[in-house]
Amino acid sequence: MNIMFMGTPDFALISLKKLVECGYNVTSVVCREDKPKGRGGQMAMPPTKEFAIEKGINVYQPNTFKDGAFAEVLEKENPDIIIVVAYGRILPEYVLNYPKYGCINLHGSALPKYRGSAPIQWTVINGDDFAGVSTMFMDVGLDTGDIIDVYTTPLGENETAGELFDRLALSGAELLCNTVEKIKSGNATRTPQNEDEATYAPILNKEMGKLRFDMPAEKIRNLVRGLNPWPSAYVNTNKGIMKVHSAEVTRKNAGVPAGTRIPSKDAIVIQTSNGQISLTEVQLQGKKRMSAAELLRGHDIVIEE
RNA sequence: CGCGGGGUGGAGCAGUCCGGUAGCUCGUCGGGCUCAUAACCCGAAGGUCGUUGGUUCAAAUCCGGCCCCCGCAA
Repeated sequence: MNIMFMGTPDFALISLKKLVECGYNVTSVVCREDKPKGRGGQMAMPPTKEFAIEKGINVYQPNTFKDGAFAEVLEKENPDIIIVVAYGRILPEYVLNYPKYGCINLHGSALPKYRGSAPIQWTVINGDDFAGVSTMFMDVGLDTGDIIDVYTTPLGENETAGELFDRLALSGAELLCNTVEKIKSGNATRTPQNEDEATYAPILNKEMGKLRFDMPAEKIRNLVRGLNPWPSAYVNTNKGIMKVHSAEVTRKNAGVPAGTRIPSKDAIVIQTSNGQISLTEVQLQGKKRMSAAELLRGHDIVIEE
């Protein structure tokens, strides 16, 4: 079974590696274009491309599918199945319909919950009890295909999106191998998604990370860990933008308006609409990440706006 | 050559523009005080100021090279 693998970031790399390690015949890798990366702005290859080159697997980086030029690649590689993991682009019908076993996708949630580009982060932002990964047969909709396998796992009390990401990348890779094995042996099942239970996990942007204190402390805490490590929660201060890497909830209510700073030398504590939130690990622009206690020794921080 | 901030006792910072005795908030150690606090008071140890060359009577500070850390943008 010839496999074409489509995927770009580290999350995809874990699955790609697993497939190769398990002996599946991955004959081509498709990923996004090289991008300038880091401070110098140097061009860098996606992780999947690096791995593919190392393994001598053909790499394709089309900048569009709309012109139909990718059809030639499909002819040449002749994949029996296309496996898509965090590729970062919508596939048109002529690609979806090409492989005889179809196109399957690994998604970072228990579908039909959290269709879209940021399922893992939204799982944490919403403070869910469970996270999950799913495999499905792709169709023209956005994460609307028939489900093959689902794996769920409890979300850790203090787990960040980044930590969950790493965990689900591994669980997802395993689930994916199981699914591929089922397809290979003709035992894969198709379960249509229940539209009534579908929710959408839109892409994250920076503005979402701006903390407001007129909401319950627990929601703020979930936002902080859900946006960690990217795009990160933040507040504006007299010393510039300050990222908030972690925060804790205290049950106390001081009888002061939401947004009031509570004196403390161990953390930056703020009254919310319900309870107090303690910003414990922070990072001022241009500085290293450090505990709030350390930061407060050298800075008088005033939260603005 | 994408834009920018930074490297100063164990931690976080000021001092650098305008060269002239190493400062602040903590921590540590010793002592005192307190029903109590974001506790407080007294004392002590601890630094070749990232590195390297230069200018100067004199460099953390001015000039050049190098190393390292970080924010933005992508």
